[in-house]
Amino acid sequence: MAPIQAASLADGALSKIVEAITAGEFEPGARLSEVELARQLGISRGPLREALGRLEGSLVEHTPRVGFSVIRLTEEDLAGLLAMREGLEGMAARLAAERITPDEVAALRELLAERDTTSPGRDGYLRREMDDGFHLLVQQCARCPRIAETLRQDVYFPLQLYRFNGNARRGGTAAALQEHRAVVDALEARDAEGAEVRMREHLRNAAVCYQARSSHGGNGRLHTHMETRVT
Amino acid sequence: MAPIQAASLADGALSKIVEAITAGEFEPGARLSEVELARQLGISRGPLREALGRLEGSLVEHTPRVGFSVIRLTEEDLAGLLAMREGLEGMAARLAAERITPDEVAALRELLAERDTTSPGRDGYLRREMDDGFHLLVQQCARCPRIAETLRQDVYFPLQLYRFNGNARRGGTAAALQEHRAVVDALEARDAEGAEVRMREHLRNAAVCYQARSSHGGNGRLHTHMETRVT
DNA sequence: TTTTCGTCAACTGTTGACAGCCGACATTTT
DNA sequence: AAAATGTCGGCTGTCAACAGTTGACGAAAA
Repeated sequence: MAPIQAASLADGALSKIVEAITAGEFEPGARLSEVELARQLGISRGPLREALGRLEGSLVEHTPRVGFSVIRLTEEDLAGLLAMREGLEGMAARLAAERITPDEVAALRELLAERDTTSPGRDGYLRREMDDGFHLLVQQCARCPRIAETLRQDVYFPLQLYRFNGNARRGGTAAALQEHRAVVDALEARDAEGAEVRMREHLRNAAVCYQARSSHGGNGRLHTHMETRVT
Repeated sequence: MAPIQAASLADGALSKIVEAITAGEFEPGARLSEVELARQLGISRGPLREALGRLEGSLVEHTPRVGFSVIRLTEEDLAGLLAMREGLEGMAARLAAERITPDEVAALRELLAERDTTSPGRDGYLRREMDDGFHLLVQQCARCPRIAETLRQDVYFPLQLYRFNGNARRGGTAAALQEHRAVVDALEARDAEGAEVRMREHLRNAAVCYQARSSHGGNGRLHTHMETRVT
């Protein structure tokens, strides 16, 4: 039988906070009052502080004697995060090429086929979900939980706050799909070097999806009229 | 004037715990009693729990309803950490090549010269310090605090527990010095691709410095009679 | 002797409360 | 009127205590 593990209050609070922040309920820079959050979540300040502390550096920043607030990234921070992502996901693709199974290749192919058949008029959300699924699946093939966890916590979490739908170049979805296919081809051929190179190329091309909110009033949802670019 | 920042008790506890664990005062897998540690540090359990929680995943692991213990890495964990290091430090070297200043090149050259003139009979500790200095300096040139911080917290901390002095191949120090020089040459030439490739080669060669303690009684200090290999 | 069950100490998870500090508002001074 | 200062509410950092659970020890039964 599967051992039931009673999630601690801190764990529950953590997931709820992550959900709220990534959903955009708190703007970057917004103060997070401990007593207020504790009251809303129905728990004490102890577990809440533990949860907030675990999110420090990824979704939350902490100023001594002042408190927690939603993280605010500069243009340089964002560039650093994308560089980190390139290094880690590139390595994950390399490892995946060495360890992937035929079943996993088939699963990746299926994912790509699903997106291909999705009508282009659909909203970007579903496609984004599938895209995240692609990257997560590649990481799973790498058999390196540590890299996957670091990517999730330290890279994806903060990046989600600065992701916008618009894309700077036309034909973004088609290009992304093409790049994904190139990665899968390399993975299937067990070409470690090729998989890493292709994944990194793809990530550099997809970097335009992320842009720091301008500090002078911009809401970050820029170019919403443009074609959706999928990472 | 420099603003005096009264480090919180949690921060102080964190640094002390890191120091104690990396110094080898606690074996991997050793239980860390909250009340005992709090008593030794002269603080309450609250800040202590915060410090331990911040170290979870890097130096400490946590089992619900049981408590904290010093992390224990499997052979696979270790390989994953080294892969992560290769990806991140490779990217750091690439960024450093694009952003390094002549002063920083000179500082790196000086570091290498210091090591070269150090008598080979000296104990490995000083050389190790200088070597860490080399890698840290390269990361500093990358102007990406996030990558450096992730390396420090999530990679170097756990790796320090499984570092041993011995080296599997002869002439380790000379080879490492040669590899370091190749990295600096590429950095000076602003050759981003070359810097990343050389750094990754070096890290793969230096991976033999880390080895999981065997679960059946090995003390981890293997091959102490062999020549010291510097990363 | 081996297995099973009951008891208990010790520990963790959580809570509520206290003390110190920070920022804001009102007041006073120039 | 503008700047400096005193006061106060609110918040964070920390602590001690309570409740629930775990694991082990010892006793009883097969």
